[in-house]
Amino acid sequence: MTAGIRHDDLRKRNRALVIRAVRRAGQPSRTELAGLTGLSHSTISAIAADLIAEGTLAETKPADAAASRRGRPQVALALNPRAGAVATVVLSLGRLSVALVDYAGTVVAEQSERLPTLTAEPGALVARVTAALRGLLARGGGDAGRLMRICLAVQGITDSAGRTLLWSPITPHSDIAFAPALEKAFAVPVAVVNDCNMIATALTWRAPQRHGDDFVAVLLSNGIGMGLMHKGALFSGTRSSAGEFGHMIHRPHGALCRCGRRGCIEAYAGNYAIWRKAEGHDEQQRPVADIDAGAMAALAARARAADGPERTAFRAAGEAIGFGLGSLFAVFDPAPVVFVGQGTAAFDLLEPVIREALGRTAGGQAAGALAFETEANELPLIRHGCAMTALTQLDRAVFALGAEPAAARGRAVA
Amino acid sequence: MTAGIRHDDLRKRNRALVIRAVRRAGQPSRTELAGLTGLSHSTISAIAADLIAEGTLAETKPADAAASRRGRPQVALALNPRAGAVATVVLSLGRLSVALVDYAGTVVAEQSERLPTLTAEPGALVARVTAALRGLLARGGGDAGRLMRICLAVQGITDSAGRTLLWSPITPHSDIAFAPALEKAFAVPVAVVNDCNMIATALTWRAPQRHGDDFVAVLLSNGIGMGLMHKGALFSGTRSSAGEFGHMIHRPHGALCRCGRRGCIEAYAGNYAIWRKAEGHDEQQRPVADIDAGAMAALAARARAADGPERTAFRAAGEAIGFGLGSLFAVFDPAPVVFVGQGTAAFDLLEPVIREALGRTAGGQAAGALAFETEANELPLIRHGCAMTALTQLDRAVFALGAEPAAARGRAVA
DNA sequence: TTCTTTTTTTCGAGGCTCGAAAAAAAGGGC
DNA sequence: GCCCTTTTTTTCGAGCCTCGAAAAAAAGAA
Repeated sequence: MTAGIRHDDLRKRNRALVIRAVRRAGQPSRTELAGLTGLSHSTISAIAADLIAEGTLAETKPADAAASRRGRPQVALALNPRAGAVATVVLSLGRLSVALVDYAGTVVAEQSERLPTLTAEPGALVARVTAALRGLLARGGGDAGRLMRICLAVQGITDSAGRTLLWSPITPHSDIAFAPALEKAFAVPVAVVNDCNMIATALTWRAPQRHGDDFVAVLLSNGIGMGLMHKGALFSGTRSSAGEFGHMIHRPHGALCRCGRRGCIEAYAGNYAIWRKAEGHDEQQRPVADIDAGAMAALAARARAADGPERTAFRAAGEAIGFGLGSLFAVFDPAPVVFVGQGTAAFDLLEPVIREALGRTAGGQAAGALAFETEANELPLIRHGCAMTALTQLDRAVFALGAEPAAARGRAVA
Repeated sequence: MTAGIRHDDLRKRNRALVIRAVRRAGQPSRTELAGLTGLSHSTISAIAADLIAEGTLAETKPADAAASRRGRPQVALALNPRAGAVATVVLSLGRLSVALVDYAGTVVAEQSERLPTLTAEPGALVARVTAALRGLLARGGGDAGRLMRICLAVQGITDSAGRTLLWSPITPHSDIAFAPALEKAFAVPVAVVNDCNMIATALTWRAPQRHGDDFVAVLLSNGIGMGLMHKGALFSGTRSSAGEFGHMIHRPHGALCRCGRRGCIEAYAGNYAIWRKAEGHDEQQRPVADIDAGAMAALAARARAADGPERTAFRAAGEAIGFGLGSLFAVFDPAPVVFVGQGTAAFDLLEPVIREALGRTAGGQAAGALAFETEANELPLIRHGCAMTALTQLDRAVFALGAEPAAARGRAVA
């Protein structure tokens, strides 16, 4: 049963509303906030005064634009960058990228390094992440507030509570409990999330009006991932991050997938699958760990040049993605798709096939009109999504509450 | 931007909370309500007094159980059956069933009649529904409150606003705007909904603890439908009712489906598909409109008796459902499944194949442990789901608001 | 310098929920 | 039959919160 709304919840909710409006609008005045939130000027004034007194918001220089108007000039409000800081960790195949982001969302420091994820033991992975974060804090810690949240994104399946990496192609180990380990090291709540979910999150922040309340982000790389925005909220599974588009079944009993099963979409559309087919290997052959971008570019070039096995392989990939999207759209309704990652380099080869396949499905009636976009580099999106996930969590769980009981800090993520 | 919470919204929300708690609990006392809602006794007392004065709730005889306790006896509260009434309409292939349900959820009157949906013009369909409802009101209207909502369930795809039947196998016509037509005739808000969504809704009301916050209801009949409860809420598409499990792709370029496309799950698992394959017809043959239950029972009997084409057909059906659920679970995470409808008569033939196929998918790791249930008769569930949909809509949109402006009635469903 | 315009703050009114205490309505014991 | 105990329900005042109206503040315009 949903709990009743108590009187003091009212303030918390409206504080959260104001903080969220400031985060979205950038530098709104109190008058703008009243318009955005629907609250009265008096209420905004009171809440803003509290938030400023607590150090969550700060008044800034008059917004440069529209400076020459009559009347009392608006005072712009902004998030206080030093109210806190969050760290993002992006763990991908062979690479670890970390960043420190202040409360206003500005990246204060970042670094990236090679990390042999396929051979490292879980303890070593945690140790490397911990060391990288410590280095980051040492270098950038002075320029931001106290570290208050960590968000770690990784390819694969995480539990819905954001505690554990259940399975990932970047490591042979499963059930790696990153969150408890990092929480012990840094004494702040940690969230472990799926990389594609962060891509979708980042896209909504980057262009809310363009990527509306409903769209799909599909990551094309060695594996196939998906992040899904449904009715304005990030879609996730009941027990895990789910949204495993790459492991929907394209052909029952079909090609061998990296996950060990047969016929998954990824077993046709992942880089390893395109390479395997283009090279003429048996589709039951064990997938290779990674195909470098150069090799994929060479395949694509040959596919463009002549109608050989390479072109057939890319056609098979496009068909798997198209029919898969069709199945997805049968359940969710059609939505724009943003293709992200290295695989978009060959999107010219994939798109016609995807649209053709999609047109043969129930969900793809408007296949021709459906908007596709591409974006080659996923890392900045993942990092941005992590930062916004951690910051909005902070907004709700810490700064909306006001007078924070010290004990509430450093506890598990809600 | 979400609107700020105004002070008067507080009361509305808590009134809605109390009404909902009474609807779920049946005959709770004020003390129980305080526990269920988390509101204080004083608040419950005040809200209950208002609701009783308005005629929404009524005090009833002391709840029969636990009568012999010390202390002031609890006064049971219940929904006032005469506070209003809703009508349910279930339109299926060749049949129209209507019922009148009072505010407490008791069926006051019902009737069912044959209706040649495949040949009737849209106008005639609306006219027949209107006539049936008028007859119902004439017979049962005196025993319930004023008619305040109508909920019409039908196989097929409806728009997400619940205004229009976009496509349905029961009629060759598309885009039938039932809601505006019936709203004109009865001057009350009308919702047009998908039948399988109502099945899922009914199951949550019938056994909330058993069918938890996440389960799938799959309708096995001539077509294949699905209702999906995800994180405690009915899942629906962005533009339509969606959840079209039957039209996810099982085999690209595969068997001809009733929807005109190829390879849909339904084209293997629907009655017409099983019959077509068992009879040895080409899988590209145009599906027949309906197979009667007797013929399907005969097929099942032959399938059980010997390993012939009938058994192969049921195997193909089970495989389509199993792999389809696997794809679904890749996106939503695995959940218990309730199979409903005539097709459950042959569930003994389907289940082993479904589990085997599911075990070969990413979502089906726990395929052996996954709970399956069957329920042969879908009509009572659909009706129940419709009634609860209409009643809870009434709870929120009318009775939670209190002093209702007369103008607000008879308007479109939110 | 004074007027106009726009933003922000102040102030009292009205509502809502809550806790504590009182009232109500039984059963139990002598 | 009367008084005590127990449990439920109502009453009452306190404390917040939001709101609208009015006042104050801070500019440009005349």
